[in-house]
Amino acid sequence: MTKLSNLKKTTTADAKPPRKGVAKPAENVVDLEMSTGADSHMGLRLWLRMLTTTNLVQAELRKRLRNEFDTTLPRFDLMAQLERHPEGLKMTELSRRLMVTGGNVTGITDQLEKEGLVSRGTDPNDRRSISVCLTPAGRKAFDKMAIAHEQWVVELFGGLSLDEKSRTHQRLGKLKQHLLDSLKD
Amino acid sequence: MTKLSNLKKTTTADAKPPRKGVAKPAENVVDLEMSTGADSHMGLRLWLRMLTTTNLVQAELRKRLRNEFDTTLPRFDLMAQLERHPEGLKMTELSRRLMVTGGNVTGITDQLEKEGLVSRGTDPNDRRSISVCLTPAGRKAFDKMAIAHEQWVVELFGGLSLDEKSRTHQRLGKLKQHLLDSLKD
DNA sequence: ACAATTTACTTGACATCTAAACTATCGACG
DNA sequence: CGTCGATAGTTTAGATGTCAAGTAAATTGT
Repeated sequence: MTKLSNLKKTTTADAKPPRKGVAKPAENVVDLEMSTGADSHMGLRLWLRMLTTTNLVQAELRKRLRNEFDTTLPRFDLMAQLERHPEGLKMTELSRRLMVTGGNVTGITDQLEKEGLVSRGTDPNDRRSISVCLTPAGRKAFDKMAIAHEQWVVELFGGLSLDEKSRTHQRLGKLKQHLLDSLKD
Repeated sequence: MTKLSNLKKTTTADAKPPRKGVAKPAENVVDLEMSTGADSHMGLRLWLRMLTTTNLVQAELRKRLRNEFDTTLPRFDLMAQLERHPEGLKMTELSRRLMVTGGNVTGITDQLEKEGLVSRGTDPNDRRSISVCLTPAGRKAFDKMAIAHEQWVVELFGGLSLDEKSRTHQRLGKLKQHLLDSLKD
Protein backbone atom coordinates (compact mmCIF):
# COMPACT_ATOMS: atom_id res chain seq x y z
CA MET A 1 0.00 0.00 0.00
CA THR A 2 2.94 2.29 -0.33
CA LYS A 3 4.12 2.13 -3.87
CA LEU A 4 1.17 4.12 -5.07
CA SER A 5 1.61 6.86 -2.55
CA ASN A 6 5.00 8.30 -3.35
CA LEU A 7 3.84 10.12 -6.43
CA LYS A 8 3.27 13.81 -6.94
CA LYS A 9 1.42 15.26 -9.83
CA THR A 10 2.99 14.05 -13.02
CA THR A 11 0.30 14.62 -15.56
CA THR A 12 1.02 15.84 -19.06
CA ALA A 13 0.15 15.64 -22.79
CA ASP A 14 1.87 15.84 -26.14
CA ALA A 15 2.35 17.42 -29.56
CA LYS A 16 3.14 20.72 -31.17
CA PRO A 17 1.23 23.95 -31.68
CA PRO A 18 -2.31 23.98 -33.00
CA ARG A 19 -2.29 20.47 -34.22
CA LYS A 20 -1.96 17.35 -32.12
CA GLY A 21 -2.40 16.44 -28.47
CA VAL A 22 -4.49 13.45 -29.36
CA ALA A 23 -3.89 9.73 -29.16
CA LYS A 24 -4.37 9.28 -32.87
CA PRO A 25 -6.24 6.11 -33.75
CA ALA A 26 -6.49 5.03 -37.38
CA GLU A 27 -3.77 3.02 -39.04
CA ASN A 28 -1.72 2.93 -35.90
CA VAL A 29 -4.06 1.07 -33.62
CA VAL A 30 -3.11 -2.47 -34.38
CA ASP A 31 -0.80 -3.42 -31.60
CA LEU A 32 -2.66 -4.08 -28.42
CA GLU A 33 -3.88 -7.00 -30.42
CA MET A 34 -1.02 -8.74 -32.09
CA SER A 35 1.64 -11.00 -30.75
CA THR A 36 -0.05 -12.12 -27.60
CA GLY A 37 1.54 -15.36 -28.64
CA ALA A 38 0.02 -17.37 -31.40
CA ASP A 39 -1.51 -19.99 -29.14
CA SER A 40 -2.52 -17.69 -26.38
CA HIS A 41 -5.85 -18.13 -24.75
CA MET A 42 -8.81 -16.85 -26.64
CA GLY A 43 -9.99 -15.13 -23.50
CA LEU A 44 -7.02 -12.83 -23.51
CA ARG A 45 -7.32 -12.11 -27.21
CA LEU A 46 -10.99 -11.32 -26.92
CA TRP A 47 -10.34 -9.08 -23.96
CA LEU A 48 -7.70 -7.06 -25.75
CA ARG A 49 -9.93 -6.66 -28.76
CA MET A 50 -12.87 -5.54 -26.65
CA LEU A 51 -10.63 -2.99 -25.05
CA THR A 52 -9.32 -1.69 -28.35
CA THR A 53 -12.75 -1.44 -29.89
CA THR A 54 -14.33 0.21 -26.90
CA ASN A 55 -11.49 2.70 -26.71
CA LEU A 56 -11.84 3.61 -30.36
CA VAL A 57 -15.55 4.26 -30.05
CA GLN A 58 -15.21 6.15 -26.80
CA ALA A 59 -12.45 8.37 -28.15
CA GLU A 60 -14.52 9.25 -31.18
CA LEU A 61 -17.65 9.99 -29.18
CA ARG A 62 -15.68 12.14 -26.79
CA LYS A 63 -14.13 14.07 -29.63
CA ARG A 64 -17.46 14.71 -31.29
CA LEU A 65 -19.19 15.72 -28.08
CA ARG A 66 -16.44 18.23 -27.50
CA ASN A 67 -16.39 19.57 -31.04
CA GLU A 68 -20.12 19.72 -31.60
CA PHE A 69 -21.51 20.45 -28.16
CA ASP A 70 -18.57 21.52 -26.05
CA THR A 71 -19.26 18.89 -23.43
CA THR A 72 -17.83 15.59 -22.30
CA LEU A 73 -18.83 11.95 -22.20
CA PRO A 74 -19.34 11.63 -18.43
CA ARG A 75 -21.51 14.73 -18.38
CA PHE A 76 -23.52 13.38 -21.26
CA ASP A 77 -23.84 10.00 -19.57
CA LEU A 78 -25.06 11.50 -16.33
CA MET A 79 -27.60 13.62 -18.13
CA ALA A 80 -28.70 10.62 -20.15
CA GLN A 81 -29.56 8.76 -16.98
CA LEU A 82 -31.53 11.69 -15.68
CA GLU A 83 -33.36 12.08 -18.95
CA ARG A 84 -34.72 8.58 -18.56
CA HIS A 85 -35.85 9.30 -15.02
CA PRO A 86 -37.69 12.62 -14.95
CA GLU A 87 -38.63 11.99 -11.34
CA GLY A 88 -34.98 12.33 -10.43
CA LEU A 89 -32.26 9.99 -9.26
CA LYS A 90 -30.37 9.71 -6.00
CA MET A 91 -26.63 10.18 -6.02
CA THR A 92 -26.27 6.53 -5.10
CA GLU A 93 -28.41 5.50 -8.02
CA LEU A 94 -26.35 7.60 -10.40
CA SER A 95 -23.17 6.10 -9.03
CA ARG A 96 -24.52 2.60 -9.52
CA ARG A 97 -25.88 3.22 -12.99
CA LEU A 98 -22.83 5.02 -14.27
CA MET A 99 -20.55 2.52 -12.57
CA VAL A 100 -18.35 5.18 -11.04
CA THR A 101 -17.73 6.11 -7.44
CA GLY A 102 -19.99 8.39 -5.49
CA GLY A 103 -17.29 10.99 -5.19
CA ASN A 104 -17.04 11.19 -8.91
CA VAL A 105 -20.79 11.71 -9.22
CA THR A 106 -20.61 14.48 -6.66
CA GLY A 107 -18.00 16.27 -8.75
CA ILE A 108 -19.83 16.00 -12.05
CA THR A 109 -23.13 16.94 -10.49
CA ASP A 110 -21.48 19.99 -8.91
CA GLN A 111 -20.40 21.18 -12.31
CA LEU A 112 -23.67 20.51 -14.10
CA GLU A 113 -25.52 22.20 -11.27
CA LYS A 114 -23.28 25.23 -11.51
CA GLU A 115 -24.05 25.40 -15.21
CA GLY A 116 -27.75 25.17 -14.45
CA LEU A 117 -28.28 21.89 -16.27
CA VAL A 118 -29.29 19.79 -13.29
CA SER A 119 -30.70 20.55 -9.85
CA ARG A 120 -30.34 18.92 -6.46
CA GLY A 121 -33.52 18.45 -4.50
CA THR A 122 -33.87 17.27 -0.94
CA ASP A 123 -35.96 14.28 0.02
CA PRO A 124 -38.49 15.05 2.75
CA ASN A 125 -38.48 11.42 3.90
CA ASP A 126 -34.73 11.08 4.21
CA ARG A 127 -32.67 14.11 4.85
CA ARG A 128 -29.46 12.37 3.89
CA SER A 129 -30.80 11.76 0.44
CA ILE A 130 -30.66 13.98 -2.61
CA SER A 131 -32.66 13.80 -5.78
CA VAL A 132 -30.96 15.02 -8.92
CA CYS A 133 -33.08 16.18 -11.85
CA LEU A 134 -32.51 17.73 -15.22
CA THR A 135 -33.56 21.36 -15.29
CA PRO A 136 -35.63 22.52 -18.28
CA ALA A 137 -32.45 24.00 -19.68
CA GLY A 138 -30.67 20.72 -19.06
CA ARG A 139 -33.35 18.73 -20.80
CA LYS A 140 -33.30 21.06 -23.75
CA ALA A 141 -29.55 20.81 -24.06
CA PHE A 142 -29.58 17.06 -23.65
CA ASP A 143 -32.29 16.38 -26.18
CA LYS A 144 -30.32 18.11 -28.86
CA MET A 145 -27.20 16.14 -28.05
CA ALA A 146 -28.97 12.82 -27.73
CA ILE A 147 -30.15 12.83 -31.31
CA ALA A 148 -26.67 13.41 -32.64
CA HIS A 149 -25.19 10.93 -30.20
CA GLU A 150 -27.47 8.15 -31.28
CA GLN A 151 -26.73 8.82 -34.92
CA TRP A 152 -23.03 8.69 -34.21
CA VAL A 153 -23.29 5.36 -32.48
CA VAL A 154 -25.42 3.91 -35.23
CA GLU A 155 -22.85 5.13 -37.72
CA LEU A 156 -19.88 3.79 -35.79
CA PHE A 157 -21.52 0.39 -35.47
CA GLY A 158 -22.54 0.37 -39.09
CA GLY A 159 -19.73 -2.04 -39.82
CA LEU A 160 -21.85 -4.88 -38.49
CA SER A 161 -25.13 -6.13 -39.84
CA LEU A 162 -28.18 -6.09 -37.63
CA ASP A 163 -27.78 -9.80 -37.14
CA GLU A 164 -24.13 -9.52 -36.19
CA LYS A 165 -24.88 -6.76 -33.73
CA SER A 166 -27.68 -8.77 -32.26
CA ARG A 167 -25.59 -11.90 -31.84
CA THR A 168 -22.71 -10.00 -30.34
CA HIS A 169 -25.10 -8.27 -28.00
CA GLN A 170 -26.44 -11.63 -26.95
CA ARG A 171 -22.98 -13.09 -26.31
CA LEU A 172 -21.91 -10.09 -24.33
CA GLY A 173 -25.09 -10.45 -22.34
CA LYS A 174 -24.05 -13.94 -21.43
CA LEU A 175 -20.59 -12.73 -20.54
CA LYS A 176 -22.01 -9.93 -18.46
CA GLN A 177 -24.18 -12.35 -16.56
CA HIS A 178 -21.20 -14.58 -15.88
CA LEU A 179 -19.25 -11.62 -14.62
CA LEU A 180 -22.05 -10.46 -12.35
CA ASP A 181 -22.45 -13.95 -10.96
CA SER A 182 -18.81 -14.64 -10.37
CA LEU A 183 -17.98 -11.21 -8.98
CA LYS A 184 -20.84 -11.26 -6.55
CA ASP A 185 -18.57 -11.55 -3.50
CA MET B 1 -15.03 26.60 -25.77
CA THR B 2 -15.86 28.12 -22.44
CA LYS B 3 -18.22 25.79 -20.69
CA LEU B 4 -15.43 23.42 -19.83
CA SER B 5 -13.13 26.08 -18.53
CA ASN B 6 -14.93 27.55 -15.55
CA LEU B 7 -14.28 24.61 -13.27
CA LYS B 8 -11.92 24.31 -10.33
CA LYS B 9 -10.98 21.08 -8.71
CA THR B 10 -14.10 19.32 -7.63
CA THR B 11 -12.95 15.77 -7.23
CA THR B 12 -14.14 13.50 -4.44
CA ALA B 13 -15.24 9.97 -3.49
CA ASP B 14 -17.74 8.24 -1.25
CA ALA B 15 -18.48 5.85 1.56
CA LYS B 16 -17.66 5.29 5.18
CA PRO B 17 -14.54 4.35 7.10
CA PRO B 18 -12.33 1.47 6.06
CA ARG B 19 -14.92 -0.14 3.89
CA LYS B 20 -16.37 1.35 0.74
CA GLY B 21 -15.33 4.05 -1.69
CA VAL B 22 -15.85 1.75 -4.61
CA ALA B 23 -18.32 1.68 -7.46
CA LYS B 24 -19.74 -1.66 -6.50
CA PRO B 25 -20.69 -3.85 -9.45
CA ALA B 26 -22.61 -7.09 -8.90
CA GLU B 27 -26.37 -7.14 -8.70
CA ASN B 28 -26.55 -3.43 -9.21
CA VAL B 29 -25.09 -3.15 -12.66
CA VAL B 30 -28.12 -3.61 -14.78
CA ASP B 31 -29.16 -0.15 -15.71
CA LEU B 32 -26.93 1.28 -18.35
CA GLU B 33 -28.62 -1.37 -20.38
CA MET B 34 -32.32 -1.27 -19.92
CA SER B 35 -34.87 1.20 -21.10
CA THR B 36 -32.97 2.61 -24.03
CA GLY B 37 -36.40 2.45 -25.54
CA ALA B 38 -37.75 -0.87 -26.63
CA ASP B 39 -37.30 -0.25 -30.33
CA SER B 40 -34.04 1.57 -30.10
CA HIS B 41 -31.34 0.82 -32.56
CA MET B 42 -29.31 -2.29 -32.00
CA GLY B 43 -26.16 -0.24 -32.43
CA LEU B 44 -26.89 1.74 -29.32
CA ARG B 45 -27.83 -1.34 -27.33
CA LEU B 46 -24.69 -3.13 -28.35
CA TRP B 47 -22.59 -0.12 -27.53
CA LEU B 48 -24.00 0.19 -24.04
CA ARG B 49 -23.47 -3.48 -23.41
CA MET B 50 -19.89 -3.35 -24.61
CA LEU B 51 -19.31 -0.46 -22.28
CA THR B 52 -20.85 -2.22 -19.31
CA THR B 53 -18.96 -5.42 -19.90
CA THR B 54 -15.64 -3.74 -20.49
CA ASN B 55 -16.11 -1.65 -17.38
CA LEU B 56 -16.85 -4.69 -15.27
CA VAL B 57 -13.76 -6.53 -16.43
CA GLN B 58 -11.56 -3.48 -16.12
CA ALA B 59 -12.75 -2.71 -12.60
CA GLU B 60 -12.08 -6.27 -11.51
CA LEU B 61 -8.63 -6.39 -13.06
CA ARG B 62 -7.74 -3.06 -11.52
CA LYS B 63 -8.91 -4.24 -8.12
CA ARG B 64 -6.91 -7.43 -8.29
CA LEU B 65 -3.78 -5.72 -9.55
CA ARG B 66 -4.02 -3.36 -6.62
CA ASN B 67 -4.73 -6.02 -4.05
CA GLU B 68 -2.25 -8.61 -5.25
CA PHE B 69 0.56 -6.54 -6.67
CA ASP B 70 -0.05 -3.02 -5.48
CA THR B 71 0.02 -1.63 -8.99
CA THR B 72 -2.43 -0.25 -11.51
CA LEU B 73 -3.78 -1.18 -14.90
CA PRO B 74 -2.03 1.51 -16.95
CA ARG B 75 1.30 0.65 -15.37
CA PHE B 76 0.73 -2.99 -16.11
CA ASP B 77 -0.29 -2.24 -19.67
CA LEU B 78 2.78 -0.13 -20.31
CA MET B 79 5.06 -2.81 -18.93
CA ALA B 80 3.25 -5.45 -20.97
CA GLN B 81 4.10 -3.58 -24.14
CA LEU B 82 7.73 -3.34 -23.14
CA GLU B 83 7.86 -7.00 -22.26
CA ARG B 84 6.95 -7.86 -25.82
CA HIS B 85 9.62 -5.56 -27.16
CA PRO B 86 12.86 -6.17 -25.29
CA GLU B 87 14.67 -3.86 -27.67
CA GLY B 88 12.72 -0.97 -26.24
CA LEU B 89 9.94 1.27 -27.49
CA LYS B 90 9.82 4.98 -28.26
CA MET B 91 7.46 7.15 -26.29
CA THR B 92 5.49 7.69 -29.47
CA GLU B 93 5.19 3.97 -30.00
CA LEU B 94 3.93 3.47 -26.47
CA SER B 95 1.42 6.24 -26.91
CA ARG B 96 0.15 4.66 -30.10
CA ARG B 97 0.00 1.14 -28.74
CA LEU B 98 -1.65 2.06 -25.48
CA MET B 99 -3.98 4.46 -27.25
CA VAL B 100 -3.33 7.27 -24.81
CA THR B 101 -1.74 10.67 -25.27
CA GLY B 102 1.98 11.19 -25.18
CA GLY B 103 1.73 13.30 -22.09
CA ASN B 104 0.11 10.46 -20.28
CA VAL B 105 2.90 8.11 -21.28
CA THR B 106 5.44 10.61 -20.00
CA GLY B 107 3.76 10.60 -16.59
CA ILE B 108 3.50 6.85 -16.23
CA THR B 109 7.02 6.33 -17.50
CA ASP B 110 8.28 8.88 -14.98
CA GLN B 111 6.79 6.87 -12.17
CA LEU B 112 7.95 3.49 -13.35
CA GLU B 113 11.40 4.90 -13.94
CA LYS B 114 11.46 6.34 -10.43
CA GLU B 115 10.54 2.92 -9.11
CA GLY B 116 13.34 1.38 -11.14
CA LEU B 117 11.07 -0.77 -13.27
CA VAL B 118 11.82 0.83 -16.63
CA SER B 119 14.67 2.89 -18.01
CA ARG B 120 14.90 5.65 -20.58
CA GLY B 121 17.70 5.33 -23.10
CA THR B 122 18.76 7.90 -25.65
CA ASP B 123 18.93 7.13 -29.33
CA PRO B 124 22.32 8.00 -30.83
CA ASN B 125 20.75 8.57 -34.23
CA ASP B 126 18.03 10.92 -33.08
CA ARG B 127 18.52 12.97 -30.01
CA ARG B 128 14.85 13.78 -29.77
CA SER B 129 14.00 10.15 -29.43
CA ILE B 130 13.91 8.02 -26.30
CA SER B 131 13.88 4.28 -26.00
CA VAL B 132 12.07 2.86 -22.98
CA CYS B 133 13.01 -0.61 -21.74
CA LEU B 134 12.09 -2.83 -18.84
CA THR B 135 14.90 -3.08 -16.34
CA PRO B 136 15.74 -6.54 -15.03
CA ALA B 137 13.78 -5.68 -11.91
CA GLY B 138 10.91 -4.53 -14.08
CA ARG B 139 10.92 -7.71 -16.08
CA LYS B 140 10.98 -9.79 -12.97
CA ALA B 141 8.10 -7.90 -11.45
CA PHE B 142 6.12 -8.02 -14.66
CA ASP B 143 6.55 -11.72 -15.30
CA LYS B 144 5.06 -12.54 -11.95
CA MET B 145 2.08 -10.29 -12.59
CA ALA B 146 1.53 -11.44 -16.14
CA ILE B 147 0.86 -15.01 -15.12
CA ALA B 148 -1.78 -14.00 -12.63
CA HIS B 149 -3.24 -11.47 -15.02
CA GLU B 150 -3.74 -13.99 -17.77
CA GLN B 151 -5.38 -16.43 -15.40
CA TRP B 152 -7.72 -13.72 -14.24
CA VAL B 153 -8.74 -12.85 -17.77
CA VAL B 154 -9.27 -16.48 -18.67
CA GLU B 155 -11.39 -16.85 -15.58
CA LEU B 156 -13.43 -13.72 -16.22
CA PHE B 157 -14.13 -14.79 -19.79
CA GLY B 158 -14.94 -18.33 -18.71
CA GLY B 159 -18.61 -17.55 -19.17
CA LEU B 160 -18.22 -18.04 -22.89
CA SER B 161 -17.23 -21.19 -24.71
CA LEU B 162 -14.15 -21.17 -26.89
CA ASP B 163 -16.39 -20.98 -29.91
CA GLU B 164 -18.37 -18.07 -28.54
CA LYS B 165 -15.22 -16.19 -27.67
CA SER B 166 -13.82 -16.86 -31.08
CA ARG B 167 -16.93 -15.68 -32.89
CA THR B 168 -17.19 -12.57 -30.78
CA HIS B 169 -13.53 -11.88 -31.38
CA GLN B 170 -14.10 -12.18 -35.07
CA ARG B 171 -17.10 -9.84 -35.06
CA LEU B 172 -15.26 -7.28 -33.04
CA GLY B 173 -12.42 -7.55 -35.49
CA LYS B 174 -14.79 -6.61 -38.24
CA LEU B 175 -16.11 -3.75 -36.20
CA LYS B 176 -12.62 -2.58 -35.41
CA GLN B 177 -11.73 -2.56 -39.07
CA HIS B 178 -14.81 -0.55 -39.89
CA LEU B 179 -13.90 1.94 -37.22
CA LEU B 180 -10.33 2.27 -38.41
CA ASP B 181 -11.49 2.74 -41.97
CA SER B 182 -14.19 5.27 -41.24
CA LEU B 183 -12.17 7.25 -38.72
CA LYS B 184 -9.16 7.52 -40.95
CA ASP B 185 -9.43 11.29 -41.43
C1' DA C 1 -34.02 4.73 24.83
C1' DC C 2 -29.95 4.64 22.85
C1' DA C 3 -25.34 2.78 21.41
C1' DA C 4 -23.69 0.52 17.30
C1' DT C 5 -24.11 -0.01 12.59
C1' DT C 6 -25.48 1.29 8.04
C1' DT C 7 -26.53 4.42 4.54
C1' DA C 8 -26.11 8.90 1.74
C1' DC C 9 -23.32 12.10 0.45
C1' DT C 10 -19.05 15.15 0.64
C1' DT C 11 -14.20 16.00 1.03
C1' DG C 12 -9.21 15.34 0.25
C1' DA C 13 -5.28 13.24 -1.64
C1' DC C 14 -3.71 11.55 -5.52
C1' DA C 15 -3.66 8.84 -10.23
C1' DT C 16 -5.06 8.95 -14.93
C1' DC C 17 -6.14 11.11 -19.00
C1' DT C 18 -6.93 14.76 -22.67
C1' DA C 19 -5.90 18.92 -25.16
C1' DA C 20 -2.96 22.36 -26.11
C1' DA C 21 1.31 24.88 -25.67
C1' DC C 22 6.26 24.58 -25.44
C1' DT C 23 11.23 22.86 -26.35
C1' DA C 24 14.51 20.72 -28.97
C1' DT C 25 15.98 18.22 -32.85
C1' DC C 26 15.61 16.56 -37.49
C1' DG C 27 15.17 16.99 -42.46
C1' DA C 28 14.48 19.18 -46.70
C1' DC C 29 15.51 22.57 -49.73
C1' DG C 30 17.00 26.97 -51.61
C1' DC D 1 24.84 27.27 -44.55
C1' DG D 2 19.92 29.06 -42.96
C1' DT D 3 15.29 28.61 -42.17
C1' DC D 4 10.99 26.43 -42.15
C1' DG D 5 7.97 22.65 -41.29
C1' DA D 6 7.53 18.25 -39.18
C1' DT D 7 8.53 15.11 -35.34
C1' DA D 8 9.70 13.48 -30.32
C1' DG D 9 9.02 14.52 -25.71
C1' DT D 10 7.73 17.38 -21.98
C1' DT D 11 4.89 20.60 -19.59
C1' DT D 12 0.60 22.81 -18.11
C1' DA D 13 -4.29 23.23 -17.14
C1' DG D 14 -7.98 20.98 -16.10
C1' DA D 15 -11.48 17.02 -16.25
C1' DT D 16 -12.30 12.39 -14.67
C1' DG D 17 -11.58 8.77 -11.65
C1' DT D 18 -10.26 5.94 -7.40
C1' DC D 19 -9.83 5.24 -2.54
C1' DA D 20 -10.12 6.47 2.00
C1' DA D 21 -11.85 9.28 5.53
C1' DG D 22 -15.36 12.46 7.33
C1' DT D 23 -20.25 14.12 8.43
C1' DA D 24 -24.86 13.45 9.23
C1' DA D 25 -29.06 11.04 9.29
C1' DA D 26 -31.56 6.65 9.44
C1' DT D 27 -31.85 1.78 11.18
C1' DT D 28 -30.99 -1.97 14.16
C1' DG D 29 -30.44 -4.50 18.26
C1' DT D 30 -31.15 -4.79 22.72
